[in-house]
Amino acid sequence: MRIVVADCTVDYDGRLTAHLPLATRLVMVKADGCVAVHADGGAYKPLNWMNAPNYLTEEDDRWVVTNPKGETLTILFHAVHFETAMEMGEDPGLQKDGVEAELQRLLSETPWEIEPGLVLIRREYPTPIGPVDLLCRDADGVAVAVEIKRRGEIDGVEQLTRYLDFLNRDDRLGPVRGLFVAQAVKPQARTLAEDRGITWTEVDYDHLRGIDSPVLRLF
Amino acid sequence: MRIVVADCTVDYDGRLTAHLPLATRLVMVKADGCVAVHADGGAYKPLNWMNAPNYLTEEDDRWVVTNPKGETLTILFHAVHFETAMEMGEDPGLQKDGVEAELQRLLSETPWEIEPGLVLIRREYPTPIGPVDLLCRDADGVAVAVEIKRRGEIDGVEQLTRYLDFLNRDDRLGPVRGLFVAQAVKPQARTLAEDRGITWTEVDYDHLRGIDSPVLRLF
DNA sequence: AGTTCCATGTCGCGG
DNA sequence: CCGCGACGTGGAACT
Repeated sequence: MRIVVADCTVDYDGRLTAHLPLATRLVMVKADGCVAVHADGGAYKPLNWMNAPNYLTEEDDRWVVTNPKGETLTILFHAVHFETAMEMGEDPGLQKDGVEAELQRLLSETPWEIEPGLVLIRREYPTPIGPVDLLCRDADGVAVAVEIKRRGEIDGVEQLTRYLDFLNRDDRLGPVRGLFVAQAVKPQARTLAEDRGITWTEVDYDHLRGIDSPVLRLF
Repeated sequence: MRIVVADCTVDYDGRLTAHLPLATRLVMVKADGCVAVHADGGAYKPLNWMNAPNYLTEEDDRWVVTNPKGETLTILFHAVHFETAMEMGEDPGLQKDGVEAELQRLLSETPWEIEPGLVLIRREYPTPIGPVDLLCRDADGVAVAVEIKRRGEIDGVEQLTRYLDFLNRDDRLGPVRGLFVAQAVKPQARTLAEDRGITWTEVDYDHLRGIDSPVLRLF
């Protein structure tokens, strides 16, 4: 990794055109070739960047970074205050837990937590426009398409609506109703769901994790 | 800004739980207090971060960053290879050009470039669920709701559909048809639009900018 | 390679 | 502060 702190101007020309007036900034070049220009504030996102793969050409006081799509990032150095480079080696990478996939796994194992009497038919039930998270049958024997989101927003309701259009076109399953599940369902999503006859429910992630805990699994 | 290069492990506990095994990384602390942990690769995004506002507590070999939402980022330093700090001052900020707002402005001034004979009634025409980009009237006097996107994808068609539902509920405008405009309309979006009787068109941004140029404005 | 969908999305604007 | 939509979204998974 290479670090340069310098007074510079920066121009990006690609999907849009952007310009940074002269100021002191940090320029970071990583081993994979990606370049990022950071100001001393404004969250972790750089002001400007160019992801790998790209080509970096260095002239006296000017770097030009070009990528295969023809986008360019031009850094004009007026004064370099500090510069260093170091080897850092490979990174073993980030271990994550608690994302949507986990929520889907938990609910597929305890569908009754979504709605009493609900029974799983299949997880990731395929349709021509993508898989439905859970396909279930309710206490009355009616097929239920379940869409699971961490946050329940309007997009998720639209997605479920498209699935239901398809599922109700062929009659192998009989009529299919929709059930929208999230840790929190936004007011707009609630309204849209209700308007379309889609049921919505909120579930508690920590509660589900408790049910799934190794202690309870002993029984 | 403060830069530390060190062998460290990192744990994030918040919206999810994440762990970084021991490796050499760069830790950046900006003037606004935000903290970012970078590996030497993997694009501009840090492996872990904590945005401002937050509190940083430093013990011997451990930093704990806490934010008001109760999320924590814990960095355990095993060996510090390099450390520095510098003043960079305020950044004048990024000047952008070429985004959706600009496209909307250009098209509102030249609606005939969308479709011959099209005349603007109002920009940002209000509906209960948000403003329609452009409300126009076509050569036959029929009202046209125009949705403008930089990239024409399925979401935009859904959005326009919702507007049309509302506009066609009250009959002050008479029947309203939809027109979906983007620099490029994806195949799926085309299909969905056509299926719903919505016209779609692609426009060339550079061409529109040419029309809008100061030279032509002299006439 | 093209497409879809998730994300600790982030960011900015308006109510 | 929340809601909502754009973003140079980026990135991964899957076809």
